Amino acid sequence: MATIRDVAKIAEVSVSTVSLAFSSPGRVSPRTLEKIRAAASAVGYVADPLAQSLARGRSRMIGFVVGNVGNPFFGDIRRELENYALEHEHFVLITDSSGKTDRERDLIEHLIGLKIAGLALAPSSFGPDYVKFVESIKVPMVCFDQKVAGIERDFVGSDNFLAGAMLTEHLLQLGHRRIAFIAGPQHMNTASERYRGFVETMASAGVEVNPNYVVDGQFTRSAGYEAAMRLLIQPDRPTAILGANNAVALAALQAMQELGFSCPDDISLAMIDNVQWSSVITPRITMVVQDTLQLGNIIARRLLHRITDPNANSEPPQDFVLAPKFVPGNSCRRL
Amino acid sequence: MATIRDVAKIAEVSVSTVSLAFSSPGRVSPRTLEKIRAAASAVGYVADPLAQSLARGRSRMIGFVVGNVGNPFFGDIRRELENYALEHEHFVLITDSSGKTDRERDLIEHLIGLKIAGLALAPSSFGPDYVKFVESIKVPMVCFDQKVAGIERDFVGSDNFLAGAMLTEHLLQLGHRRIAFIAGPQHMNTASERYRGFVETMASAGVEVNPNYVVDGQFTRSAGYEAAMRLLIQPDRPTAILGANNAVALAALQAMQELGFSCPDDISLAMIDNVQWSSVITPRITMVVQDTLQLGNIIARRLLHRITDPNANSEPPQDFVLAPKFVPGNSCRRL
DNA sequence: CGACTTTATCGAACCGGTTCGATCATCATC
DNA sequence: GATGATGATCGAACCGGTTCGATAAAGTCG
Repeated sequence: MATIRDVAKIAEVSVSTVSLAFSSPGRVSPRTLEKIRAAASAVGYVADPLAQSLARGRSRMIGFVVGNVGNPFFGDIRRELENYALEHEHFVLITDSSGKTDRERDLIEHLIGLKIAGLALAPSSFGPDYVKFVESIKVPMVCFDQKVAGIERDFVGSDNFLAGAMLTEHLLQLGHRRIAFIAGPQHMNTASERYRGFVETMASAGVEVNPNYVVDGQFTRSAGYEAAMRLLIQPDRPTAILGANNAVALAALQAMQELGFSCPDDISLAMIDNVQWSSVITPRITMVVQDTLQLGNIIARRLLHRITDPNANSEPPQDFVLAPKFVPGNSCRRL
Repeated sequence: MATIRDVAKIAEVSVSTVSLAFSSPGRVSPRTLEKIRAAASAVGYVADPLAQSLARGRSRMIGFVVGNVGNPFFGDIRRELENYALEHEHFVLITDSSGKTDRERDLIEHLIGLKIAGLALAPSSFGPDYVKFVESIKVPMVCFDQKVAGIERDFVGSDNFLAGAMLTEHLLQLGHRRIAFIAGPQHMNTASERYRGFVETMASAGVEVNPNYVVDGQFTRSAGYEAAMRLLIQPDRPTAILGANNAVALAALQAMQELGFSCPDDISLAMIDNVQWSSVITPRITMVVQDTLQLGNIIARRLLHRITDPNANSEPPQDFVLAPKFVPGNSCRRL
């Protein structure tokens, strides 16, 4: 590998001039610039990014930290970020915490050790310790998906209250009154907001929520399955189930199928969030989806703004909340 | 941030001794070792990985390059690799080429610039130029999924011929003769092997393959949909469709549903590779799945062996080919 | 006790860049 | 023609580590 000193020797200039020629070509005379460029391409010189990062104290890499890169929701966001970053000569390092807070912390510290230029984080936890940790990160960053109380950073996400409310309203319109809700972990903002959307919409309509109809699905497939089973074995079954996310809703569908219930004839189902291949799942589930492309785009723009604009770090953190979209399926029947 | 010189000053030793104390503690006297450790923890010293990589010429990071990190197949492999790497104090950098060869090349060069210790690559292309590029990579590496002719590296993958043959045999056993095949891009080894498995099994059974029944689905959802449509509008329809991967098979299912065909009553369907939420797709599709956990495990072990064992690079490249597993569903009907 | 090996530690060079202040030639201004 | 501003280039210090050869002290052996 050719180094900057090789180039300097060939071009008969000093090392610092070569460095200057690449970082700000305007400050070098046209003649020497030409000599340096010729020398560089002659030996195939490319600056070592590691050495650059060390000397500059920062790299052109962006950290992307989520709990599950396999989740298509994060996948769309990642793709948007990657494309936008690439256009601005940045490079995205993807990492996966598997939802484990300890590992997330390790990953972030590792990335910071790599002197990343910025960080896009889908927070995996909450609470004072966690907030303190995130607040201690001094790299430009944007949080997304999960709004965590106490973290004073840019945030990009969807209106989860609205998501819950929209589907509840839809079911009410169809004549349902015995509506069950498979909730997520209430310490997560997305989960609690969706639940709040459900509860308040029910209340506005003057419909009482049967406490037996609210079960905890933990946003996971296995817990969702158990929760759905508990709903379905009740003698006084709900006429509709609202899943707080895709995993619990599909788990509920599986449970229905296994018990021999038909959806939507016996029980209606609606869910928040999309899922891959939703179009081949029978019935097509009525859902409210997030605008992942738009979310990804905003995250990317905001993060690169913070990275590239020198006086951006004096700008106060800002929240960007997008409205979700209703996508009708045929999993909800009119009563 | 505390540097190694701070620690040296506090412990009243030279910088080189501090470095030695961390890299090979046995070569430092117990007394000084203790002093150095105390000083280090007093100022919270952690070695800068960037500086280490620069000086050593290599880091403790492993590059993971695939065409779609959202694909659960790659997700399982990634998770296995991450866990195993972490146990050996290595750190996985995930990158996504979106299947684009140019971007893959950029990513790999970037990673090499970062002086990665090793590379796990799911090749996205083929042909002389591509082979030459991959062969030029001098970092320890393991290829997986796609076997590319000419690349002399460790390879880990599944027996794709067998996968195609198993499902074909299954359909033949059920009495099907008019079996259609939605193929993948034939330049990909996985696709051509699966196709070969189909063709040769048909031949062995003495059943002729109707040329109209072999269509190209490109392993993608959209091409698969079109291909399936071409199959389904033929007056002389097949009685069974075999999808060379999950995307084309599910696209075929969608096409069937849209045209009003019932699966398996009108047409049977089988596919290679699993898909998330396959259990809630109606009907449950009969499939042959790869042992992703085992694949990931082998990739991880092999790569870390090549990284850590100093005389591993003299070992010749080796192929690891696993048998896939048959998972019956209810998408194939007996004729 | 002298010769030889071993052990602990150190200084300096190095990895491959960036950056800042200094230098010097050139040119405009009065 | 002295003064000052401007522009191009350079040397040296620096980023934060690793590594190797040198050195001095301690241990081994006949």
